[in-house]
This record gives sequence, structure tokens and C-alpha cells, in this order.
Amino acid sequence: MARNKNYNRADVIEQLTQVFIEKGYESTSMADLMDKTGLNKKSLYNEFGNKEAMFETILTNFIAGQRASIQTIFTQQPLGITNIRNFFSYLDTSFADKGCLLTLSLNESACISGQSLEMINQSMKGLEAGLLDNLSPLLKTDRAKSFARSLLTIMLGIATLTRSAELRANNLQAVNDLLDFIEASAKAD
Amino acid sequence: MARNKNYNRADVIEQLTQVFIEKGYESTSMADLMDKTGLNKKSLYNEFGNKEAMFETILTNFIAGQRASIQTIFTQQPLGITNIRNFFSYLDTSFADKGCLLTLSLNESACISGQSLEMINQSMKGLEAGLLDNLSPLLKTDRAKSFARSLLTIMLGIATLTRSAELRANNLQAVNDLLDFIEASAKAD
DNA sequence: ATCTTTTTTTACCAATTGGTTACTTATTGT
DNA sequence: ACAATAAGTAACCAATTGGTAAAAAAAGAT
Repeated sequence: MARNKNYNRADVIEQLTQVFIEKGYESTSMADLMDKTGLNKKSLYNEFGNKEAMFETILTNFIAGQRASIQTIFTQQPLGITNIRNFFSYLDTSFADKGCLLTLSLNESACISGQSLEMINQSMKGLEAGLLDNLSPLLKTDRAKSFARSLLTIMLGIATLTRSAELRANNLQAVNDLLDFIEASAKAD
Repeated sequence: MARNKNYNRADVIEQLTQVFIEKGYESTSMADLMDKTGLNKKSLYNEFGNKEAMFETILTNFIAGQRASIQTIFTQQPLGITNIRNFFSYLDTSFADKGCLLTLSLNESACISGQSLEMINQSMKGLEAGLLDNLSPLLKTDRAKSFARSLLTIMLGIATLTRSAELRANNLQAVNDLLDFIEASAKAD
């Protein structure tokens, strides 16, 4: 039939993701994306459409990749604080490696598409539900709900602090101490 | 001597701040800033230098304004959880009105000046110290330190979630519930 | 080998980016 | 009234933005 591409789509997506995570959607230019992938502009447009569609593809891929790992963590039996610890431990290395595209994008909400925002919202709700499932064995319903939300905000806060070399440290320690405290104090709940 | 300006610097700074908070540093163009202020490009450059210097001015002003209110809250006697509640309550309305320039900027760390980043880092450390002062009466030193960090991450997380209409709610409630729990459980600490 | 199909390259596009220059207009102290 | 000085206007700058058109290069099927 015809010539075949001399790049691998998955590899390219991985490289594009890195650029978007570093600079965000709006601040990333096509030139940045071309530099990182080594591909030329037309190839990128052929493969992904335009910048917005490209970002949605990258976001979809990023979310799908994370969801797999995180669902595994959150559904480990028995449900409980240990799973939450493993969740934050996973995030700690994941953020250090790659940052958090969701947090970054939420802060860029004024610039990204409604569709992207909706994907992010759904992803957040999924994480909150996973946290809730693993708090419920330990706490009263209302409190479990509140704590799930607080742990979600902690996740986003850690993602943000990871951007500063000066503030990156101690976050995993802090959340683990908080989980210790909750675990120890929740007996009566 | 000479003609006087027909704008008020403080007003202009306020308007510029609003634009930067909505779109972030990099995504905000000089055209956006001219539109919002009604000033023309030359007047802006005369007053602030260039875009980077302008942003540093805005950031300095923003931090100074917040610090005043927050220091008042954090030094209210007696120190304790009540001050922390008031802190989050203050943030809740402040974020709803104006968002959080610091959180946004931290997520844009790849684009803003080192000087801006350093101002933000210092500001974060100040907030963490204020939180620590008000946890110390209640908790052991190590735990107080960890919790201060966790509450700082919660603050950043709330700032981020405020960007999504769908996730904006319940955050103040959640942190208050967490503070309830800490207060009730810390007696033995 | 050649024809067809697809990828890749190159050159190009108008619009926008942050920033400047030269000029006009206003104001104030004398 | 007037010179001195500053503020405001508008046109302009090269570089970069996201995106396209047309031609060139490569590879599979026959």
C-alpha cells in the first residue's frame, strides 16, 4: 500500500505528555512539541489534528494510565488506610517523575477546553470515591466523606508543592503522619 | 512641572491582579492587560517596566495584602485551632473572589522568574509557620510540624479545586471537619 | 519496475507576541 | 504666558503563534 511512519505513536504521546506536564497547555508551543518529539509539524497535525485535540488525547492517555495503577491500589483487600498510604506513596514517585497533569490543567482552567475540564472533574471524583471507599471501614459516613475530600485536596496540594524544589520535601511524611493520627484516633468512631 | 497621570496606580494594580489570577502569567498578554485597565501599552510600560517586572510588582502587592490579614488572624490570642479555622474561612472567600495567585504561579513555575518563585516560597514558609504556631499548643512538636505541612497542602488543594465549578463546594466544610477531629482527638497528645 | 498511497519536508500564511520610537497632548511651576 | 516635563497616542518592530498548501520522498502491492 504505502509508506509507514517512522515514529511510534505511544512513544510520541509519552514525549508530548512530558512537555505538557512541564509547561502546561497554553505555554507549550508547537515548536516545543516538535523539538521534544523530533517530529515535524505536519506529522503532528496528521497524527493528532490540532493542538487542542492533541492535548485531549494526551490527557485521556494520562488519566487512563494513572487510573489503572490507582484502581489496583484502592481495591486491595482489606480496604483501609493502608491502601491510602500506598496511594500517596505511588503519587509521591509519580509526581517526582512526571508531575501531575491534572493539577496543572485545573489551574489552567481558563485556557483549556470544556471537554478536557470535564475529564479532569470526572477523574477527581473517581479519586475521591476511591479514598472514601478506604476510609469508610474506619469512620462514620459523614466524617469519611469530609476526610476523603481533604485527602483529595492534599493530593492536589502536594502536586503543586512538588513544583518548588524548596518545598518538595516532607509532604509524604506529613500525610503519613496525618493518616497515623486518624488511624489511631478513629477507633471510637 | 508636568502633566499628571489620569489613572490611579492602586486601581491599575488591582485590575492587573485580576487578569493574572484568571489566566496566569504566561497566558496573559499585554493586550489582555490593556483591555482590562483601559490603559495603553506605553503607559503600562512606563509604570511597570516590562511584563516580568509588572508581574513581580503585582505578586509583591498581592502577598503584602494577604499577609496583613493573615498575620492578624494567626496572632489572635489565644493561639489555637480557632485561628486556623478563621484562616481557612478567610481563604474561602478570598479564593472565591480572587483565586490564589500563589498557587497558580507555583504551577507555572517553569515560566515565571526565579525572583517571583522565591517570593512565593517565602510566603509559603510564612504560612506554614503561622499554622505551626497555632497547632503547637495542642500537639507534640513533630506532629504539629507534620500537620502544619498538611494544612498548607490543603490550602493549595482548595485553591486548585476552586478553579472547577463542579468541585468548588464542600472544601471549607471538609477542612473544618478535619480540624474538629484533630481538636477532639488531640487531648491525649 | 511502476503505480499508488502515505509520510515527510519545505515554504508559506495571517494573527499575535512582548516591546520601542517618534510624536502629540496636557499640566504645572515660574 | 511659557518653557519644561511628563503622559498619552499610534504606528511600527522582529519574532513567534497555531495552522496549511504543495511538492518530494519512501515503501508496499501488483
